[in-house]
Amino acid sequence: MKCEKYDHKLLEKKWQDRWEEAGVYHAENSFDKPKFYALVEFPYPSGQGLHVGHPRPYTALDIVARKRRMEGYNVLYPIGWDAFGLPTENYAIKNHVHPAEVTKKNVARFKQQIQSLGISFDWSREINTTDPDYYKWTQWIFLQLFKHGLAYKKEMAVNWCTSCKCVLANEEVVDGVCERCGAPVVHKVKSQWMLKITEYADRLINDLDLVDYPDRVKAQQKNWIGRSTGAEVDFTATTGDKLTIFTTRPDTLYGVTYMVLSPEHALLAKWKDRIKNWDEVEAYQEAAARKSDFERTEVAKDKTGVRLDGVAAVNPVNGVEIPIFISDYVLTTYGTGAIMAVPGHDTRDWEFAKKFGLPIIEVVKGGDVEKEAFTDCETGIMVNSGILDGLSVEDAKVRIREFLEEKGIGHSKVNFKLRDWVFSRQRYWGEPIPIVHCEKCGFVALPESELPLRLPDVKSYEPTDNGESPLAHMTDWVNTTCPHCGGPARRETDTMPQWAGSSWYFLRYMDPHNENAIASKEALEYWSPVNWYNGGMEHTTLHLLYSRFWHKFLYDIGVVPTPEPYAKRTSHGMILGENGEKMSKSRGNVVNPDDVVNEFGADTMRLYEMFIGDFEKAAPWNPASIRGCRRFIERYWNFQSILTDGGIREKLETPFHKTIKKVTEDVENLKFNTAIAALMSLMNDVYDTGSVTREELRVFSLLLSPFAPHVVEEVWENAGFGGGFACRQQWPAYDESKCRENTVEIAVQVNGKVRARITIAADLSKEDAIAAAKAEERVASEIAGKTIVKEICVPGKLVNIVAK
RNA sequence: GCCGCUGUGGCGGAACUGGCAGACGCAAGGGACUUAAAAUCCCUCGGUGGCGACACCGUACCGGUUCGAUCCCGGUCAGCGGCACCA
Repeated sequence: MKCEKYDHKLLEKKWQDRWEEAGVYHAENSFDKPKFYALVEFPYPSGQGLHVGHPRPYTALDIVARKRRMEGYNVLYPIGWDAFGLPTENYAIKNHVHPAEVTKKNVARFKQQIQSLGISFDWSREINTTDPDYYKWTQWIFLQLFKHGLAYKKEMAVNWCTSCKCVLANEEVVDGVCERCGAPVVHKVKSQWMLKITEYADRLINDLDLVDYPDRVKAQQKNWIGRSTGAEVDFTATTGDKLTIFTTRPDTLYGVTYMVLSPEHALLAKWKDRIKNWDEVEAYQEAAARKSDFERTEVAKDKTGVRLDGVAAVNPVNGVEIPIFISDYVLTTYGTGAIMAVPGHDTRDWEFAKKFGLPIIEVVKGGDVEKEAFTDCETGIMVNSGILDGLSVEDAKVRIREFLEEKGIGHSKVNFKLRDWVFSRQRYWGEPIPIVHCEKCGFVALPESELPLRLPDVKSYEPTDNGESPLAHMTDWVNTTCPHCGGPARRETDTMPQWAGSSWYFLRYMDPHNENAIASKEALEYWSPVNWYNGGMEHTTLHLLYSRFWHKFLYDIGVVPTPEPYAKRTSHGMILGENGEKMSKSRGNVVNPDDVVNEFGADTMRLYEMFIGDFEKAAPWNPASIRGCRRFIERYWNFQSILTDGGIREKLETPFHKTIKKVTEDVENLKFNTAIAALMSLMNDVYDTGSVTREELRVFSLLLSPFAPHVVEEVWENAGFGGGFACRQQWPAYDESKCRENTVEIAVQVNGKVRARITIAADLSKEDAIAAAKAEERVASEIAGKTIVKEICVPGKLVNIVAK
């Protein structure tokens, strides 16, 4: 066997071309084989090009996908471009190019970079969210939401990014600033399209039981949705008005000593004439309105408020009259915007009561309510609580609910922190919202036959200061006729947020060229759900939640066959810079994957990113370690120079079977680093013998193939193993009985300390193992003259003799 | 404050279900080959003591359970991520 030097550039290009020519990674369109759908989050094609972070998840699921093909599955492993979005638009504005041009250029670069890594994506199914043939269906889904009353337009206070000049969803505001650009976010009252994700809040929590997601992801989604179970209770104001509050602690109703309304509460205006200190109230309202979200949360949690002079409330359970305050610690957007205050058993109420000198009544025994609020629900016993006295908190909750319902003054209620999804953006580079506004008919859906509603060509993409979309200037486009009455109407000029196209893209891959539906029924039935979806933790409460919502809606209207889109979700850790910090231009620690591929090759790059550490944890980039992976590949290449005929040699049988088992299992558990370590160990074992047989090389090649596919193909071809591409061969099987050695070295402990190591037959009985251990000279001397208290034997591991 | 996670050599990281801590790789040191360098190959590589086979210590810290704890339990400290006046 001739053995030329390993030339990664030549060889990788050669095999990438051959794979693509043969279409080996195209999913089959027949629906008879078992299927496997592997998915990674499709990238936003930014101007910066690929980042070394991108290949980590791509390679990981590539390994899984390649292994599945070798196991006989029809595999769908697709890729596309999430290409609408602000950076592209901003670049277009600055450089006076059309965003579509920018996108085209960026996509070409990304595609070339990804292809140079040899990821087995099915390029015949590539999609692009900015393609009208694609966003036709994004618009179509929006229309279905609209027709089912889940999309509505509403005048409301929204998050407004002062730099992007655009509204943001709650999910896009982080610490009071814009998630994307870091500029301050202020409140602006605007008319916005909203999606009723809150209607699905309960199911979005409950159905987490149906899917295999990491606990941290489930916890984070539950946290974000924020379900809390309690009751609504009607208090009465001295004006005669009903004043409804929400509480999770109806058991503490007897401990209420005052009430608090949010400064924006609707009843305040009604009571204007009755409130003697109206000036003070109004001043507080204005001050609260001026505060940004940031100030309202970040600025001292010191409680402020104003007591209403002239209006009070009556506690419905005991008829006691109590004062009413307004304070901005009560949020208008949650519950009813009003609370009953129980300072004895709520920390915030306690602080407020202390500050304003309000009475504190203990109704749950167990703490010292003069020192701090006692909020424990597990141990307390009810006191000073009329009908509830003597009950546990848990029982009191049940009893009080019965009581409230009997009297007709309250009922059980579940509240959520989740808000409806603000769905419009005042920017150009997004999907147009297919709605017109008619003076006579109101908001009217465009007929489906008119989809896609294309983005018109505009001269300027600049966002406007008055908060209108750049599309608003396009009078020819904006002015249209009402599809319903034929009268004059205006098109919606806001566009959809970036999350729209990505909320359903995984469905389009199943049948990407279908002109009559988002995908055919057969394709949806066959490929749903996605078997394994990997993505970043940062999308847990954004993309992941949004797409689950859309999918549930599509399920409800009979479009998709499963209630959940993704059967299994995993999440990769970030690749950090050499200094352990996040890679960024400003820190100057960015590594370009092209440089690594050029110098070491795609196979080395892939192997290194998988070997770098625990896949689910962040890991710092280390250029020195890349060499080790390159060495491993070269040593594999050099097998060709020590190749001999023959099957797997007897002494290597166990190592081989063990490694097959290890790699097979580790890939399923995302333990790529230990799978590679096992292959390295096996290679060391083979090298120790000074040669490698054809069968050994064949099996080793198959195991390595998903990790380093290019070099394996070349070796496979050189060795003449036949059967076509190595990546389409059958995955090797292991024999459980051959995974164990005949003899094992076990540790012998005396009183828990290792005193000797002995080699015994693997199937030796416990009694014989202990006898063999005691026969060992070192052990015998150690226990001589002592009484043996206990003898423990863990087969294959150790013997421990306890002696006094 | 609440929820979730992490803490192991010089470094990245291994360790089944409670059973020999440090697999695999990197770096480092020594040696072989070489005119030399690179590459490659061999050896050493947690700490302390000892010429030495060996002994003692060691998985953030303190304590517990156990024949035996990186792993289980209680407490403390440090760091990371998410939520945050959500009644």
